[in-house]
Amino acid sequence: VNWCPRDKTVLSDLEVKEETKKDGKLVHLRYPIKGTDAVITVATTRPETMLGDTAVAVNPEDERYSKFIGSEIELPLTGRTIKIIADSYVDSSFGTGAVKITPAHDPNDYEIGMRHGLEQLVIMNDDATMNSNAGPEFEGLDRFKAREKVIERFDELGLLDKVEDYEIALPACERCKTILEPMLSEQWFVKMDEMRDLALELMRDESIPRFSPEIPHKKVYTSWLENLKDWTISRQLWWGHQIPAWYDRDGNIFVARSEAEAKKKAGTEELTQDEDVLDTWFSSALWSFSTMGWDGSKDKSGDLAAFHPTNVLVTGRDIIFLWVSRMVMTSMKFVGEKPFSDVVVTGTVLDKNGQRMSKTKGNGIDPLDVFEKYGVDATRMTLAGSATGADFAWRDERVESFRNFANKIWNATRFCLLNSDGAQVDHSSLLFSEGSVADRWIRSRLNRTAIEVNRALSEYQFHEAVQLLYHFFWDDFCDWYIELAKDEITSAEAGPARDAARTRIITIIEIALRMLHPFMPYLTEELWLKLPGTSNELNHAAYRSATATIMLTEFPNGNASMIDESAEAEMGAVIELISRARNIRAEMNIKPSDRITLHVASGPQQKMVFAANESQILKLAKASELKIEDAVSAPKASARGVLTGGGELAVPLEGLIDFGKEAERLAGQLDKLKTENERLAGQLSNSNFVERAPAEKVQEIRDRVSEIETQMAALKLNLEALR
RNA sequence: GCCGACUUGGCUCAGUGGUAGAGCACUCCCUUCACACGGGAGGGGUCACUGGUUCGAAUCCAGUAGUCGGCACCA
Repeated sequence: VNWCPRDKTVLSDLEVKEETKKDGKLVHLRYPIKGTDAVITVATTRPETMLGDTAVAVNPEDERYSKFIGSEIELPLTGRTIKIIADSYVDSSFGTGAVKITPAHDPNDYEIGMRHGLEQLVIMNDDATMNSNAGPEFEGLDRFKAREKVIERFDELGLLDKVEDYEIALPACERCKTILEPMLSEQWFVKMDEMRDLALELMRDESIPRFSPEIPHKKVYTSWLENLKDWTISRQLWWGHQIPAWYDRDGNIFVARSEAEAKKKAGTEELTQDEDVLDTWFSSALWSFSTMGWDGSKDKSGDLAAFHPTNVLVTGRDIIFLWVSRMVMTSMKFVGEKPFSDVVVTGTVLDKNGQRMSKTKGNGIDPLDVFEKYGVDATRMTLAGSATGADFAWRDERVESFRNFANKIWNATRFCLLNSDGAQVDHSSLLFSEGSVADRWIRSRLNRTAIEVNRALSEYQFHEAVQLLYHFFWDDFCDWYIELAKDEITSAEAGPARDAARTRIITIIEIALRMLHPFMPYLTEELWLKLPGTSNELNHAAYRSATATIMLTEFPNGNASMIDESAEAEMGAVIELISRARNIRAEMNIKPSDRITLHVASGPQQKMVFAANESQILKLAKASELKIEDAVSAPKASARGVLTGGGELAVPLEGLIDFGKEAERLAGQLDKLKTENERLAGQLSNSNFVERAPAEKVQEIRDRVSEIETQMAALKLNLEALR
């Protein structure tokens, strides 16, 4: 076993970390062969262990040493006689081809020792000082002091062949970094064969647990299980569950559930319990059922029957072997079923340079500092938004952006609350069959978002859910819907129309807050309680009588029948027109305070949409007049643009327009279209593409080409008109 | 040594066959009565490299390079 001389306890493989490769030495020692003048040279990085050597091994095929096999060696410094043995484990090409064998202090030597029936001589105490087996000269010395002394003594005896620099990675205690000592020791082990096979069968037959992401965790988990060895579960620590094994005076062992049971088994009162405790991960391995009132049998009752197995375990990569695999194995063995179906493995948060955070490097971040600076909700949203399964570098700026988002939610809701007289949360307010484009559009977007968020969550794509909610709330709701609804809800004139508009916007916020709640719990609860009309009536049916809280409301599922493609298309046209007009304003340096006249010509369908949204278009484009025409009638001195579907717009700029600059602007737009058109035309002229690509894909491109051509033609006419 | 992942605009990252995306940063304009932690308009990427499959590749395959990780070994 691996022994930590500082903690004085055994460690399992998973508690061992390779220490950064230290400069080691490979020491070559000469062992005199009895009855001859010959020596056999062995190499070691731990010379002090020669005091516990009980053989030297060579490869049976190695011609250099075959004549010595069976010979005896007079082991220097000890006066002991040991044998030269043959074992195929030895690699003739490494070092001298002869290996000193210390069965009590090396796992491979132990194996060889077992095969050849060698004596196992422990030469150290539990604090890694040498014991009496090391001889009077060495007894009491620390292992590293003893190492130096062995080299010195060999040198004095003329038996030191050479010392080479040798880079080696040493196993160290994960907690205290002390270099571990492999040591023969009596410990409790769990036989893993049966539990391992149960876990492997579960994976093979049912693909459980289902890892997310599946690559690489499924494979790593499976191959770890396949190579699983017995588990050392005893620890010489004071912290933990004491091992339920008792000894009588003669050293007979009684394993039992309780001391009373052990006494009954032993037939005596005079028992002493094993002082060791269980590996903390052994206790944790039982967690899925030991926390549910497990009675030691496979018969489930109470909480265990109700809650076991569960759906999903969310955890980090480094816990998969330590905990996840062991929960699966113990649950299969002791309850006879899986502990959970899915395992979501999150990425690791790295520092801003992409390095793992560690105490020694001091490059960690204190979550409390982040909470203090940006808020708990922003931090939570950042982590959820980064939960792709991949590691990610921590950047305060990212948290800051979600802090800003939290602020946006706060301000948007505050604004609606300031204008909420006469309104209250009312889901029936969204059931209208005829409404404005904006109302139909936001209802469609809200339901589409809810459906997409649910899908993302069911696939454990937390970052996608975060993105959907962020853009719905900020872009759709704040940037467009509030702006479009502003006049109505801030109208000085009280009445049913204003109340209805206010009720709709408050209701949309209520639903949005519920969607955001798992990601930003504090902010959403605070705001939700402030909304007029929220009460325990909105709690989930099972919690109707409880206090009103967003925590007990139902998560919005979204309603596919509320998705309104035509409303989204119409709104798209309005947004495009406003954006084009704003683009002209910005590029032509029109002062924000100046009102423009906006000419627009388009197909009949779009003209109706524009007419219906005239006041919003005027407001958001900062226009004083909207002229909807069959063909734009604007003067030559106008800035112009084209719309999807062949529409055109123009903004008269008498006295303001720089014809050269406008021509440049239009030429730039024309260039972009031209480049795209050339690429698409190339695709269409490829007969292979037209024949082999799906017809709808080909049609899509033809449509796009005709759209581009329409827009190009309009732009060209406008350009010529400028000259 | 074996296995795996990653390499996308200045930065941090989404995006698994059909016109390259986000946040931050950057440029210009705006103290318009929810929010300057804000609003509007922009610029910026031959998706590491090479080859292959395909009508079509950031996306599939092979190889190369770099980065990171897991496992094994280390007399």
